[in-house]
Amino acid sequence: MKKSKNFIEHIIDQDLRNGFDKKKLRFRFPPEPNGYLHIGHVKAIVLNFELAKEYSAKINLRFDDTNPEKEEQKYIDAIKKDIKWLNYKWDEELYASDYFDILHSWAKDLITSQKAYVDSQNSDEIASQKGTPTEPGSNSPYRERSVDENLLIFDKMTSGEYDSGQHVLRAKIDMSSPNMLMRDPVIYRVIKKSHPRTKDKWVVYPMYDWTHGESDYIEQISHSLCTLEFKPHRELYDWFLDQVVDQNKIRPKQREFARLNLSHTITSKRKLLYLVENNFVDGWDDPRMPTISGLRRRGYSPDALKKFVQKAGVAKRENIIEMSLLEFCAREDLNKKCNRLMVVQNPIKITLTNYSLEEEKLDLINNPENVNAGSRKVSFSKHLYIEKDDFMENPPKKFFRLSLGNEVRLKGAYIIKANNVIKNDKDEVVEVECTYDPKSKSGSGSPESQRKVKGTLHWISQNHSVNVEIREYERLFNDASPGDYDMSEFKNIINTESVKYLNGYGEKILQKSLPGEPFQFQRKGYYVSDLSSTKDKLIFNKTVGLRDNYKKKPV
RNA sequence: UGGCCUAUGGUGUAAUUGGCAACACGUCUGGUUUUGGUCCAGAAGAGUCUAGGUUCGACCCCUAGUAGGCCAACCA
Repeated sequence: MKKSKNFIEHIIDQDLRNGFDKKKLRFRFPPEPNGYLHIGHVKAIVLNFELAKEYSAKINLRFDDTNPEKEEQKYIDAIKKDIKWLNYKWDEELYASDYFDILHSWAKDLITSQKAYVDSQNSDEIASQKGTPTEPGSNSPYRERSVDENLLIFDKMTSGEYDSGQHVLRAKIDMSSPNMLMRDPVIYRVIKKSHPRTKDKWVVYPMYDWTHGESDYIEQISHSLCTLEFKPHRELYDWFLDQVVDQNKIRPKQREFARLNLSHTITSKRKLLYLVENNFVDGWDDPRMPTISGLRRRGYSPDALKKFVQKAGVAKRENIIEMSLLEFCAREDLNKKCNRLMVVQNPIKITLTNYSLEEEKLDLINNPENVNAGSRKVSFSKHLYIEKDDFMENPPKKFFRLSLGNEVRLKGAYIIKANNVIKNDKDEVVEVECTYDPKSKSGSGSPESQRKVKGTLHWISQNHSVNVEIREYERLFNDASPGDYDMSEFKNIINTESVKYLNGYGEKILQKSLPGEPFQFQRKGYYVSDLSSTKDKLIFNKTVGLRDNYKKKPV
């Protein structure tokens, strides 16, 4: 099955046809370690790492750590953990800060060639000369400062003689460029804060634009892929490259693709932080969060996530991908690898009036999709639970489940027939008395074991079950495009009831589950053992429900 | 009032680079099924933002509109 190529691959193929040496292809994933990775990053990660695989090229993990005000070691660690979890291996682990020396020396070359100058205005003054998208800016009074003076002040900036805000180094380009980024962009500023890696070695730090392209060049990245909002930066990227590039080396190419937007969720760091800080969620790895750690805790596998972003594709237009695609990918992945189990969440008692054994161990298939998954023993007895929804005293026409006088099969066990209901003083059914057909035992080989009845229900023996806590999640927002709301409005669309804690009665084998282990709870959905789950307190997060055609049919 | 980018079923992405619009999700039928799951078969749904132009032929090229996005951090 040949999948169609995306526009990035077309660009690379074109370059190859034009004589670019395939062995020189090189990619990079360049996160800033200032927060946790989310589903949007998964797209960038998969894009770059899969490209590297496809073209047998190298790929670097490069931390874009040019702003010590925001960056922390814990984010570096978390990012590495997430990428590893996705099962990707980078060739080299690098840091923009590895290049601070060369970047600094190149900046001095820029000064010497009169392509950079120290501006001694404050940021407001600089901003006021910047112009607007429709009006040109004006030159700084310091623009024609002498090379010697520039060098002197820049050296003093570097040695820490000035405070933050007193001077900046700017590239001398064009204050009337229609591209705002070309209007003498700042390339160095003073930040007196310890850097997670270089500690206190530097007090001047290079800006993103000055750093990124040059880092790509240093690493000989052939194709530098970033998201659409960096398109205007390309002109600057190229200008900076022009200042240092050696014709005999690879000149990196920046190309931009649309970021991934998922319906009903946000990826804005600020908004995500708001959710965390105001306890709308339980931390960055809350199963409702679109962070990789949240998705992981929710039970999405690396394969499901990869398949999802690959199906979503790569193009240049703004998009919002429907959550149903993610859910589809999760089900498809989980269907094949999950063992099935029975858990009754909202129980009603079943008593088999003609059943006399104390306990019977039945053999249940673990996964009909995988013969190698084998089977397990499940205890059966006179007193059972089934799902309250699975019994109706007065059922509608297309009700395939249990009702008075009707038969259903208990999964992997017997066919039972409901004969009588017992109600409480509120007139609610609390127990159903049934009889079972002893000859209908699953797998017994008897003709009755093959008997067809309309419904099959999951069940659990009352005295042979374990309690489990089940956490069900709904969307975090009451709008399909929460990203459209600004910070103040966005608070109003938060779904404050997006998590439900439920109790269930499950098979005892669940006590052996490991945190992170996925299961299908038969007829319910896919669930994963939570990180905090223990033998004494079993906790499962609902990843995604099974597809359910029943609800959609008219009653 | 500037520059740049984008526009294909409800959603996302394709279209051998100019040859009668395909795939996936979703939706709807039907079949199989000891999960109303899976699986299988099928259907509906766009004529490619609009108007011109080039061409034997345009989703693709050109022009002009329209709509949406991005750009005025000492953030990345």
